[in-house]
Amino acid sequence: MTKADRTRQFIVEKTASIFNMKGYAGTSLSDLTEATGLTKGSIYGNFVNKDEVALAVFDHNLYLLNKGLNAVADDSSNAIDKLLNLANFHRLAFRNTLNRGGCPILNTAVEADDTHPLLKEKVSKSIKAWKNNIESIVKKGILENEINATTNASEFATEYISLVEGGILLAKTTGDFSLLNTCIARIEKIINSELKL
Amino acid sequence: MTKADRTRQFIVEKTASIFNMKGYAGTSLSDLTEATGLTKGSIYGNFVNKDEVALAVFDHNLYLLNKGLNAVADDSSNAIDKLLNLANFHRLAFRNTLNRGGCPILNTAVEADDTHPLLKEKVSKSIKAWKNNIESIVKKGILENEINATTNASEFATEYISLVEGGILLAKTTGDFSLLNTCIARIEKIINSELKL
DNA sequence: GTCTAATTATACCGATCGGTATATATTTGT
DNA sequence: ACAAATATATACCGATCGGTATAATTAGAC
Repeated sequence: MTKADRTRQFIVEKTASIFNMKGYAGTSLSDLTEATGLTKGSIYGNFVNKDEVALAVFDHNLYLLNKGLNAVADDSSNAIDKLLNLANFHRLAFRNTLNRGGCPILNTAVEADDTHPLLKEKVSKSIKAWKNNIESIVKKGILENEINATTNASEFATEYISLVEGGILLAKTTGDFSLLNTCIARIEKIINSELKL
Repeated sequence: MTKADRTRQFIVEKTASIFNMKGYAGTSLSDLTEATGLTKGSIYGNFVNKDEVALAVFDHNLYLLNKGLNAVADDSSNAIDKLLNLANFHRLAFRNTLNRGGCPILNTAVEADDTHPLLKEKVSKSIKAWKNNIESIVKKGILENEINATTNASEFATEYISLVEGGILLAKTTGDFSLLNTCIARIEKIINSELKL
């Protein structure tokens, strides 16, 4: 790992929450120099432009999110438990990321969709990967006779993600954490009353 | 209605979709002059600053949304029909607002929460009003023996909004309209299997 | 430890940002 | 039709924007 690699990583880590809070258009280069203590020359020596920092930051934020999710998933023995634990994880994750701008997928999706094609593509792929992950857990559960075979995995995954992101939106905007709890509870209810055998 | 009032309205209408697409930080004064054909002097003669335009634009976008929702609600005879028609409305509204940046509540909530206190307050109030509206329909339905009395109106309203906004997010970002349909279908399922007597 | 190559800091660029003072043009009441 | 009030356009402000050429520094191979 060369010095430049370390600096690159340093810049990404120090600015990740700023991009996530202020948005990509709202974050300026002076925000970056201020947060890192570095100068413009140093930043442009490691990234070709602000856009490349933004893309690297999104990857980093996504990596952090997935690291947490994977740890929870690995800690679960069967499909139903895995789904319940993943759903519950978002309650904790919400509190932990509140002062870092909240869910990067939600934030990036909303900002980028009409303004930033590359970022939109990245977030679109990450949502599809998330959906695929939930789907494959359900399908594996069906194959192993843990989950109701009539379950539509794609539809469940869609509702799951929608309730998570919608719940985060409501809780963050109104300041009422219980709104996210209600949404996660609905996911749990679907799992227990429709997926579970 | 004075000339200034008309110009004010003209500016708001012409720039509403721009603010909704590019965000409040991402929309510049030259965007406003370009969209309206007016000059900076004219805009600043009717608004004290860019912020005031942004706030007026949010009010306008919200007004348009509520106009559509109210028309649907007024066209329904009972509580169950009203809830079903309102849920279904978002399928059409999504298509209609796609080229105008999508749901202004979602967009504004995400951008404003860490950057713009006044706008955050406005969007927070509008979400609470939306939630109250759904809640009161449910409560009225319970009183009139149309809806299951064990229904938790607040929780239902939370899940309803979460599924609508989450569905819009998924559909807009991935380009797959069916994801919104799936979320609305879940709302309909909850209404038919839990609220309906 | 030295020399070279990679990295970071300095100083600057033109363009654009939001905003304003003032001049010009247009309403509007009479 | 005309004057007073209102509304719009012009021209400009300092600050900041993203970005770059180049100088100073530092890291790493030998």
